[in-house]
Parts: sequence; C-alpha cells; structure tokens
Amino acid sequence: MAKAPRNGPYICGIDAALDVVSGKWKGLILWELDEHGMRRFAELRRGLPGVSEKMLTQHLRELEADGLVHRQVHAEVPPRVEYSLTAHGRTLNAALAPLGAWGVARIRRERSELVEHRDAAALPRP
Amino acid sequence: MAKAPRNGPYICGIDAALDVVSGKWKGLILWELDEHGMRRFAELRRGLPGVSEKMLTQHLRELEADGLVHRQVHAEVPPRVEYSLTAHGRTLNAALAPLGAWGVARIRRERSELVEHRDAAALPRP
DNA sequence: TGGGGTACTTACCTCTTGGTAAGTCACCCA
DNA sequence: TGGGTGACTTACCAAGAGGTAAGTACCCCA
Repeated sequence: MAKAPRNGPYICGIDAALDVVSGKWKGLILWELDEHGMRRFAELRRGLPGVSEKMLTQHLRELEADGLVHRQVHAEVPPRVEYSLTAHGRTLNAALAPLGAWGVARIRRERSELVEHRDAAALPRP
Repeated sequence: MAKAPRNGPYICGIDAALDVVSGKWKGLILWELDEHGMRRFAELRRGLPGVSEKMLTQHLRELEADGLVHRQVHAEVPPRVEYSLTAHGRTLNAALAPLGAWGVARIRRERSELVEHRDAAALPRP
C-alpha cells in the first residue's frame, strides 16, 4: 500500500506531479522505460545500479496504480513480466524532459565550479 | 546541515533536478516566489497553509545553498528579510512549468474519474 | 545433486523527514 | 509591565522511506 491515499488534495500542479515522481528510483524507472520502450524486471534491476528488489517492485506497483506504467504478465515458466509506459506515462516523461535538461545543465555548472576550486587550490601559495 | 553532501553523483538530469526540488514545500516556495517576485518570511508562511516555521527556514536555507533563492537582510528593527528567485531559480521554475501543467491535467482527470464513480454509485440498484 | 535464473514477498531495522512546542532578542505600543 | 511583531533556533518525537537478508516456487543445465 506504500502511500495509500495518494496525498491529496493538492495545492497546485507541481505538488501533484511531484507526488507521483518522488521516490528514490521513480525518475530513473521512467527514464529507463522511455529509453527502451519495454523492459523486464531483471533488466530494470540491472539498469538501475543499487536498487533493491523490494524497492523496484514497490515503485513499479505505485507507478502502475498511478496509471503511468503498464504491467504485462506472460503465463510462462520461468515467468516473464514486461513493463512499459502507458500514454499518461509518456506525457509525464515529456513534461519531465525540460526538468531533466535543467538538471544536466546544473550538473555541468557544479562540475565546472569544482574544477575552478581545484585549480584555485592548486595555485602556488604566495 | 539537513542534507549536507547533496547526494551526488547523479545518474541523470532528472535525478539532479529532483534532488533540489524534493522536500514537502520546495515546489510551493518556488511557485510563491515566482508569483510575487519578492516575499518576506511571514508572507511566505501565510502563503503556504500548514508549513511550520522550522521547515520554512530549513527549505529556504537549502534553496539558498543551491543558488536558487536570494536572501536579503535589512538591518532594521524589527528585522526584515526578503526572499526572491535568482536567475537559476527562474530557469528552474521555467523547467518546472510543463510538469505543473501535467499535474493540473492529472488532478482534473482524477476528479472526473471520481465524479464518474460517484455517478455510477448513485445509479438505482437493479 | 547442486547451482543458477525469474519475479517476486516478508520480516526486521535504521536513518531521514517533518511536526510540535518552546525559547531568543530587540524593539514598539498601551 | 506586559503583550505583540519579526525571523528565526533548538530539543524532542513520530511516521515512513528505504536497505538487508532470507524465503518461495518452478524450471533448466551440468
């Protein structure tokens, strides 16, 4: 149940969107599914270095409950389960794109600041 | 210290952006500052129904440390402190805008589903 | 017979997030 | 003299997010 009643009512849209996206691996899962279109459980696990099986299933269930991810079970042995984005999931990812670009720019900015500091520290002492 | 080393390294941009935005009131604070341009501490507190003073100061400090919010102290009595967005804060808000729109659409969708369910429940039993 | 793969579930534990309540310091007003 | 304002800080506490480790059920391969 994890986060059962889906914290509402929301004050604004950001609020509502952050609610479904917040969770340590949710953004990465969405990104991974967007990149590959369709992924099996173990593929996702391998694609997200450090995720535990518990959190992966939990987040996938929440994303499914929120109508962002589609879960298709094939009645085979060994079992095969395929995850993909729903139409709503794809619109969410599209809305997330500018944020991702901002994040990339921020990482670049931070890294260049680090380099400046390192260079400053490397200067000979007067 | 709150979240001291700013969880890096990031796997992708979404990751980095969500890191600075996640926090119960961060999105609302950003939105409030974007709407009004400049706000005093008590104005923000009144604008965010339910926020505690502790969380408001903590979030504002983190946003300031992340270079998103500018904090101007006027040496007066009683003290006056004004918060506003930096250039980076404004670009973040711009990147957040599509997500906000998505959230609004989602709220509308959920509400209409609720109405359908209510109407279905209100049908006369056969 | 034992090891590995698939997709999970369950129990337990810890660390973080956020809430409550109170204290602070300087001033102004009644 | 006491209360109110402004912008905080501090101590304590509860809920929950997320990690670890083990168990499940079935099959294939060496």
